[in-house]
Amino acid sequence: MSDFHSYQNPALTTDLVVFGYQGKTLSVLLLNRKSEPFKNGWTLPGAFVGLQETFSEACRRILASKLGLPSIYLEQLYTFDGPQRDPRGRVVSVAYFALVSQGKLNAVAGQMANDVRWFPVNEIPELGFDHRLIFDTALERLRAKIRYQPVGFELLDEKFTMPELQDLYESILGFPIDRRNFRRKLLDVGFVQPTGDKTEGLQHRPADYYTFNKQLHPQHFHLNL
Amino acid sequence: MSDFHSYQNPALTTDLVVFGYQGKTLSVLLLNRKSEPFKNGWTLPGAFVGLQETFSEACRRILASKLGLPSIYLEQLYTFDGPQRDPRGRVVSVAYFALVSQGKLNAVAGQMANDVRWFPVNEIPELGFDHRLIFDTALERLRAKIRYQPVGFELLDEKFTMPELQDLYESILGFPIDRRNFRRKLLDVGFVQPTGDKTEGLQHRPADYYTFNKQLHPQHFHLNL
DNA sequence: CCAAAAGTGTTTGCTTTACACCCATGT
DNA sequence: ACATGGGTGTAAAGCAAACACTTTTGG
Repeated sequence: MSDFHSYQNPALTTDLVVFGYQGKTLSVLLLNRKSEPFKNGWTLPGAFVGLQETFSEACRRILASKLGLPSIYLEQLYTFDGPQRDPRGRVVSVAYFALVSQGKLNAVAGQMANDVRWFPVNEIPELGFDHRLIFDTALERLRAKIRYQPVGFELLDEKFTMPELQDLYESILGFPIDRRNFRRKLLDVGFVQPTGDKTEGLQHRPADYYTFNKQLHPQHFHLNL
Repeated sequence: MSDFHSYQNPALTTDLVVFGYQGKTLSVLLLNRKSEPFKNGWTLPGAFVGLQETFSEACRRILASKLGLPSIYLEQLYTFDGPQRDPRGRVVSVAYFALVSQGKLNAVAGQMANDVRWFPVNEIPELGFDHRLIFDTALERLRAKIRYQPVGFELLDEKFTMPELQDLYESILGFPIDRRNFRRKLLDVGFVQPTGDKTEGLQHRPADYYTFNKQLHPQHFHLNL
């Protein structure tokens, strides 16, 4: 990383937009930088990618080291190659976005590196490089994608209730949805299946648990919410 | 390109999937290679990208040299980084897809390099590298995109008739559409505007000409065809 | 028995689909 | 006048949206 400009090809990095959903809030993982450029500022987690590594492998490596989470949902987002995006020189970033569920997150809570923090998507601080653009692109993609692919489940536990799922959809999409219509639509499409058990210990009527139907063809189906 | 492996970063290329629509057929531009690897085989046009150039600039350069077409619709598709995708070593390709209209194509017909040819999308020969995968990805993207963004117009002339537009949609989507419903939907959404003039010299009733409504917000709107 | 949140059906309006006849032009 | 392909409206069905009351639990 020192003799940056001696390479004949642009340097390659990957940057990660990791979304998590906790306490009815959609959040993103940010990294507090310890070195220049943008020292002490916030950026997306990322890393240089070497000759022997694919971008998704590099992402897994970052996820494992920062979160102890090697296996979560990961998808290529876009490649950013503005010539001025990195003050050190020409760096091309292949950005990915990842979704992490509450359950997986709790299971490894202690392993999270202490220079990373979750920020609600409405309270993102100023970001270094072009990471604000990358973040915006990722959020837009997530919002579009949740309408026609079952990615919401990646942000919840294996078992979840309809109100939980609906809260998630509402916080991602940003508008309220009718409870009865929401439930009917998801069941009609075959997204979810009842497990048979219910919540317990709450001071009100228990909610039925559902799971995501993994038999479903991974095709597009519009939810029209 | 000779001391390929001496770089410390993977080499970067861009590959282009250029779609054209001629004679009611959607076609793709392929290049007949004059050198190894895949000598005399067909591939997508592409080029190495240097330190001083962005990917989209490299695409424009290829489009200009192969087609004499510097300004056509261009969009980043996906980044392909399989470690074995190029037999020469580690090469990462940021693929783009482009759409070229009949009119622009005719205007520069003579300038097309003689090692490139149009192939109907149903008659693609075997392709070198991972270009079959890139092509499939591009066609899938175009099919999805035409349903909610006005990209079809990029493949037609400035002025076009409803039957022309419908033929285009049918050849991209691969199924027939009701003539009356198609017309009504496009007019309702505000995609197109009548110009007032009509076709001439045909042996049947003239068709009204329309243009794409460029005032339309570039947002998503589902056509639900 | 009260508070809190979850479960459940029906009606209305809108969007989508299906469908057939007349019209303008050139020969 | 005929052959060719383009233009137009309506009715039926399916889908989405709006809406309120009953149920289960814990305190």
